[in-house]
Amino acid sequence: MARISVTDRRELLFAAAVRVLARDGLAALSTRAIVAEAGMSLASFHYAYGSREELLGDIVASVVGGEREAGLAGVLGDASSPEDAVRRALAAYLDLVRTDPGREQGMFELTQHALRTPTLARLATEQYQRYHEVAAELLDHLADRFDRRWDSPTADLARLVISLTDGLTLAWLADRDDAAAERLAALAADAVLTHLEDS
Amino acid sequence: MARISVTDRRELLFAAAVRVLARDGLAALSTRAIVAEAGMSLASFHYAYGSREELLGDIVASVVGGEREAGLAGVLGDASSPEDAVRRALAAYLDLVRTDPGREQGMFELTQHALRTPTLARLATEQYQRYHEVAAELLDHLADRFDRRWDSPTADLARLVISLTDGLTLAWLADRDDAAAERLAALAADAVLTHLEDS
DNA sequence: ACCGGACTGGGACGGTCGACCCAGTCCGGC
DNA sequence: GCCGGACTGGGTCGACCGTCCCAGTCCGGT
Repeated sequence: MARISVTDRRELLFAAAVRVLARDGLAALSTRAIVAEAGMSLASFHYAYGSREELLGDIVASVVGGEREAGLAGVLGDASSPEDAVRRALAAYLDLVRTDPGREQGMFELTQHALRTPTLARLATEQYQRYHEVAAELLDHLADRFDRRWDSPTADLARLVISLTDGLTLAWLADRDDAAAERLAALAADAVLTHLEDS
Repeated sequence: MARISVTDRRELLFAAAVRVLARDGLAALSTRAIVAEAGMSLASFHYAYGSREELLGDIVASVVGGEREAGLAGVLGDASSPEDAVRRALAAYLDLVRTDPGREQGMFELTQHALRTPTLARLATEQYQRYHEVAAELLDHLADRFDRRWDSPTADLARLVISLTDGLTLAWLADRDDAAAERLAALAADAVLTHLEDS
């Protein structure tokens, strides 16, 4: 019998849940499936987590916390121009979706579920707030670094960026058309870059 | 006891299911919830439908069939320019989402579910194909009517349009920010109209 | 008028779900 | 060394799920 602290167990269950969510979807994300993935007994679940919903909340919150966009920062480091940066960022995002489709799909399922669940609805709203914040910061940073400016509030452009990435993801998840997705990523980059002016 | 033919019963169950899906979400779309909404007994369900999944398939297929975009055609009739038409169409779509948010959210949930279900995955793909077709036809029609042309294949631009509407919907569903959604709709229209040239 | 097939409703079956209880086992601090 | 609290696993509960069965009811065609 492996004795694990509540803290560690929560992390193990959290990680197991994320794996199950990505692999099998939200509908299959039962407490039993999670503990099986984590190699624990069912009782351990409710010892570490008060309820299944609490864990789902943790997953949504982890997005809000910001572990997700870590990868994008690196892409922008070695960009030679803001045009290059935006194009690279969108291409990198597309790669991320293609590398782990289940993960993105799982996040969509989870967000939709959260929006239907009164207890979790606030978290879903915060999740999108966070998305928009991150995108806005990115745009601001870009303009700053290359001494350019955006012709619209970055808050609005950020919303455009997130809409484009969400839409890109949904379309690719539905038809898995790589070539079309790449062309769309290019169009999306253009759509954003239209609003970039000289300073 | 009301005696109803199988055909009529399927339609009644279908309509009831769509209502439940919009109001309570996919997770609550059980056979019992459907027959309760339709005012039938549980056995009637499996008399009309072989399985719950068959009904879900019907709902997705109805989108493919094209009942959804009927409203958009009217909007374009009295447009004075393609710019006007695109802006109106996106505004009308946003209104549609705001009028019946549950409906759009239900469709997202259903599409995600279909993508996870081998039997239904093909339908979800066809659903997006249909979206893209409708958008492409719309763009073609617009260019034709006003004697203009698009600087990129309408198939690609259609994908951009659908991505923008999907993204717009998801963002509004998450934060219900009307003003931001309207600004985004305007940005989205610009993004598409950038590719419109004189002929 | 009646009969066979279309249709109905109630009830039941096996399964999965989230949650929980409890008797036991381990280990750190005294 | 021993004891109390942290931790474990197995079993169980009630609810809900999709599906099915079956005895009954109605109606159109003959």
